Amino acid sequence: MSKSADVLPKTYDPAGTESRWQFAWERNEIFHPDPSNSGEPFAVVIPPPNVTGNLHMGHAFNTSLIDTIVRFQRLQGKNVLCLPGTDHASIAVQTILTKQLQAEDKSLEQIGRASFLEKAWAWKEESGGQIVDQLKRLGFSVDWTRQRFTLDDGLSKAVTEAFVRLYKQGLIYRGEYLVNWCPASASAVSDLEVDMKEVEGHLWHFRYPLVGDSSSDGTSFLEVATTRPETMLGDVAVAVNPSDERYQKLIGRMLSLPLVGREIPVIADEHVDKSFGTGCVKVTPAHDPNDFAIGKRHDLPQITVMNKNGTMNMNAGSFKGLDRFEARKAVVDALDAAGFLVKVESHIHSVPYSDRGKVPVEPLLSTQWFVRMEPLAARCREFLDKGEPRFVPNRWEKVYRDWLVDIRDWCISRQLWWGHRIPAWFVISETGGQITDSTPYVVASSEEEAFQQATTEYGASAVIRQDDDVLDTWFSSGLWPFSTLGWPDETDQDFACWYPTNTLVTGFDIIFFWVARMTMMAGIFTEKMPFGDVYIHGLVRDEQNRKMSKSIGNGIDPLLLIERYGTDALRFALVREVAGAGQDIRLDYDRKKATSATVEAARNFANKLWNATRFALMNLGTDISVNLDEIDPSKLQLSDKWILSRLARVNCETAQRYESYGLGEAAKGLYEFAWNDFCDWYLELIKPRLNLVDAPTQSQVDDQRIARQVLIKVLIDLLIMLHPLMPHLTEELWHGLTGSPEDEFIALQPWPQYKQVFINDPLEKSFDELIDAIRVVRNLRAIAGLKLSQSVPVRFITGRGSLANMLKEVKADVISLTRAESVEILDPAVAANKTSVKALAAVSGDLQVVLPIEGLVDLDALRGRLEKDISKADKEIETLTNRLKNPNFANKAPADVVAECKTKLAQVEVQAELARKRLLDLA
RNA sequence: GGGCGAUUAGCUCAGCGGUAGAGCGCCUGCCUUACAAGCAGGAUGUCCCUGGUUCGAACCCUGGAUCGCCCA
Repeated sequence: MSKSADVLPKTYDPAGTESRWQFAWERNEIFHPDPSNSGEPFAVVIPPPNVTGNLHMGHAFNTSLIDTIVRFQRLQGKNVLCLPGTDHASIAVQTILTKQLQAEDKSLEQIGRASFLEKAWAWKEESGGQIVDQLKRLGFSVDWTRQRFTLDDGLSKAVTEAFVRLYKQGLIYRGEYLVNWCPASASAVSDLEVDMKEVEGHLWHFRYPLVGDSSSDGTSFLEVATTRPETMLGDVAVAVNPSDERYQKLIGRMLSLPLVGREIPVIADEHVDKSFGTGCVKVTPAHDPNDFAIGKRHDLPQITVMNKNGTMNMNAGSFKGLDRFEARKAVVDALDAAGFLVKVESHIHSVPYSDRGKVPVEPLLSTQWFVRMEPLAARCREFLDKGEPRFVPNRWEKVYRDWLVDIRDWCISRQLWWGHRIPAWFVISETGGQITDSTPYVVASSEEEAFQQATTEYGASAVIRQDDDVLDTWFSSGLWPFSTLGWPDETDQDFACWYPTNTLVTGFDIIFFWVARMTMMAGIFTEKMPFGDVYIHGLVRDEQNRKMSKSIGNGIDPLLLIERYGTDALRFALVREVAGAGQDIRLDYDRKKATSATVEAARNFANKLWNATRFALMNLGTDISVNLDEIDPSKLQLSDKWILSRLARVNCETAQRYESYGLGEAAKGLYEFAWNDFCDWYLELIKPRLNLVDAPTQSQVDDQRIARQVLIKVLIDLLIMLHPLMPHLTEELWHGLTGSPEDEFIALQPWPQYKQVFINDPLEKSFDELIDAIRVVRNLRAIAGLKLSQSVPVRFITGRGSLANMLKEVKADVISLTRAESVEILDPAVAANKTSVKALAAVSGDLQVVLPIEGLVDLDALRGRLEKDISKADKEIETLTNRLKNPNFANKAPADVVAECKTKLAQVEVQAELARKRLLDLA
């Protein structure tokens, strides 16, 4: 024993313990596996947090789940790699730095790309490590020596390789399309980075006059309705539904576009909704996705009226230079003044917002790079048909599959500097030193290669310049499970050993962003799915069940909870809550006091374990081996056999639960076993055996040794089983108990294996009867208001031999747990003459419990208790009788259910009868 | 418009065909030499509504209500 109990304080203090073990684990590199190690490989890559990030509850939750899984697999003897890292977060970092520059009155253009990147890297080195330090505080058992960053050399090489290969296979193309333009970050963003928000806007109705004569019915204009008046400057047509009788005659006529004067046609398109507004829609192909499609179908021109910063351009005539929202007002005013405004209605509609920039995105025509998704998705669908990857819970598979159908191409270029610069070079010598839409380009892995290609194709005088844009951060994240293991070098030992990885653990909110991108990239580059299982968990919501978000400011800081309750408590609380399959969890939280009852309960559990260990240390001798095989099974007492049966059961259940992502159930099962079975019953039961009198007999000494051995065995196995959930506490207690040297760790112990045969159902059932008997006695004592120090005789009366024998065997246990003066077990026939009528008594099943202590008893309380018993029994008799009376039940229900029902009825009838008799006696 | 999830004790949630459970909170006693972050005892439910299947439904199926999420 390395510690004696008296040096253990009464309460567990997590802070010091946690940092000490985190340090020891890292210093000893125990989470740094070698590919040549023995043991089946098991690999998990973590979802790389954003390098600008701060630890939030989502990280804490995700980390707790991953770490529980990998620590369990390590206990199983696998060669576990858990690989950490961060992603470079193009837009977020660039936003931060741009703001810093603005504060210094500088612009990006002024300082230039090279100097900007220098600053960005400096910022990353200085502040980017924060999230990593915070992850360490969670006790995350990752291999920090293999930590990766999406912009580091290896991963950048992988990105270039991936881009070039996709391009060569025709899966990347460049072209002018309508993209989601985020004016705040002055960059294109992908469809996924756009959130639709319902906003209260207006529907403006305008008149567009017909050119030439009025129609035969006197129509001289068409009325169009729009939510975005400023785009009318770019209108190129007005569309109606071909089946709309109101406008049929006008199809093909020309209209004069107000304010602009351009003549635009009335066209027919089936996608126009006759019932919306007036049934006439203005068509602005350069500023609306639907209009873009109509424009394509009808071969209409595209007139862009906005600049990339969201201001109006020269095509907007006199509105040039106005911001898009100022322009809206100005256009409406101008139309109103000229008499074209018919009316304005309030209108709730969906507006696309930029996820990052938090401003409405502008659909804008622009030349970008795209990944052709359908061929990649098709491959994923094929894998999915074979069940790869496997989603847990299964319902997410459908979400994933649906997304892979009807998928749209992915815009991967970003007009930013921080990121992977697109490996494409324009041959600017072909277009007079300028980059235009017609400038040819080459795609290559390096500038040298690009130059070579360019000279081969365009002659020795070719001049090239690399595309300024960078790739979407998710492009590199999509390669994460294999780029981090050495890909494109497939001979890399890590890649050979650990790819494909086993499990991906992540939230449902990034199934499309990340999971699907990884499977697509892996499908084409490694021809395998990058992970076997995808374990999807929910979100941690706040105490009002709201999503935690920066903008609401309702985040609950995990570090605050760690400081207050300890890491293990937070981890345990989060995992324990997750039992439901991938459901969101709600964390209760008192914002004023910064307390959480849920986490506090987990902290109390940690303390309970601490004290159970403290108890063990106070009661263990020095010669204890943990080898149960040394024990003669015939020397085990009922309680020993019981706790070992329970241990074996919990051991099997827990392994199965950890294995199958039933982490919450594993946590709950261990909690109950540790607290209820082990602490409340077993420890209480062995106290007398551990605490010997002055001159113990040899058999008492032998028995003490058995109790000690079982105690330490159960406790150590319990700690190992709990280790994945509460790594620091269990490491500390395990060292305390075993006296293991500082460089040995519970984290690397073998998982205790119990065979099913240790589980003894009848014995556990029998023990439950003992527990029940003790509870009845305690309840009677409580009714009588007996003081703890008052010890009274206890009499059990039962006609069932097996029960009587068991009670006889555990007489000593009953005495110590009920403070009995003596315990008698009697047959009803014998008891009849012995029991005084006014004794304190209760009935439980076929057991009568009597405390023969006339005089001390509160008769009213006793009557109450008996009456309660009777009414409960009567109710049960009624249901059971009714059930048995039903002929269908007897005929159709399984025989054992019927038999059980009959036994039960007989039992309850006896109970009711006995209780009635008692009550009568009292009268 | 399409899809998914949730609805069980005051609160947070388990249970998913055989007599309703846990933690917190609540009530009553206890500073019982492991633990007051604890111990012992106790109270608490039209399992959202509606039909149906079944000998039997919180659980399976119809329909609906409410809340939430995703995709258009």
